[in-house]
Amino acid sequence: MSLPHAILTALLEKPSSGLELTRRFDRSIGYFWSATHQQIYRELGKLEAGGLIRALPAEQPARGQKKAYEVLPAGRAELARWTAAAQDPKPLRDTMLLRLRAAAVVGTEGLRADLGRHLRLHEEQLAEYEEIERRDFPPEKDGAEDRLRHLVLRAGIDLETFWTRWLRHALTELPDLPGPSGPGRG
Amino acid sequence: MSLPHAILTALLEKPSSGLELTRRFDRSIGYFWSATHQQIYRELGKLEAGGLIRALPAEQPARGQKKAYEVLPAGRAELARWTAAAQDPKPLRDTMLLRLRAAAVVGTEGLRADLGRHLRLHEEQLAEYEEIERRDFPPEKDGAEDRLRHLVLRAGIDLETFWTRWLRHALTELPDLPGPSGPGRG
DNA sequence: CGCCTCATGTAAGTAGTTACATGATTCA
DNA sequence: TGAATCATGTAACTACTTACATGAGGCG
Repeated sequence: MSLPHAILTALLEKPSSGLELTRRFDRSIGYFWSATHQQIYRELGKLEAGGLIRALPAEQPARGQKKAYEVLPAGRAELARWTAAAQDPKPLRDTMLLRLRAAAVVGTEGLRADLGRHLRLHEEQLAEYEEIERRDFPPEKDGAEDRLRHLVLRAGIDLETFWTRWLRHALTELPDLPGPSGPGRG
Repeated sequence: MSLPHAILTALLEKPSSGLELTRRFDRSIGYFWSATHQQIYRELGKLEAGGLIRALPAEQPARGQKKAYEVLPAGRAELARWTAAAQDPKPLRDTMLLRLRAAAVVGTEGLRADLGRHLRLHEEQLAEYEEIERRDFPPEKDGAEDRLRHLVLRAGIDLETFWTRWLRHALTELPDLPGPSGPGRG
């Protein structure tokens, strides 16, 4: 039940249409809660039906027309309630770790290439986050204003830093261990 | 499509019944790919129907009877194929980061307590991982055998270390910033 | 027998993904 | 006018979650 609250947050930051939301999810909020446009349109419909947001009455709401939404007081209250409510952290779920564990049984053949590819992808993501930090949070003007947003960005930077380090380490460990179906046998 | 492969890995490590798998998911594989017993039983049925595993013909397979499964050659081949195939990393999806971003808009009221609770939970998980490392991977007998499994455990340890550090940092940043609905206003 | 636990399941609902449909606008 | 793109949506499917059902065996 996080997508509606992600949308409420985005709409409070700036009233938007479905497509604008989709683009903003690609850029900023989607860095830690991604969503496709199909999810967003469906959820906008539910939020409107539930009285948490409303369409800004600009033009006729025909198909193919831009339709912008804003958050109603009930929506802001719901977001505040959800933000403060206790929620258990989700257990880790990571396919690459699972594949490594599987490779311990069926062999590491082919896995090395994808580890290298993941390393490159995480390096790119890290570079993107660091660029955002340089642009939006330069050391001289670290006002209290955006401290929370900076905190969230730091989590992204530190997580990508972890992955790049861990993947590099994994690549040094891997070649010595071809495993049962590796070149040592086949 | 990871659950069937998680189950194949677990069954290759040791043939098991549904309940035994459920328990092992709670302990070890579930640390990075959790699953409930409902998911596991359903998936066991599919894997058996697909000819990737088979029930060990011990007793009559009546309801309420233990039923153990083992992996067939086709299952091992499928797991090897999946492990080696390229897969894109899933984008980060974290509710706490979303809540912090929301708190920047609707205020941090109530969030602080749950940050502290999450810190405790992550500290506990970290302690559990470190205990496993002491028990299963002592420095003196670091044979090449279990290096991959150790690598996976290190990822868990480093990730929990990251979260505890980040949450402590977040707690130092939070009280200065009650936000629009915090004590500064209400 | 009645109750508890073990063990295996079924059913219904929610969330997310993938593929496709349709109207409006722009531009050659 | 036809093609490309913008913008909003529908439909079908897969994965996961939550709640409940059922049989077997042990115990007082």
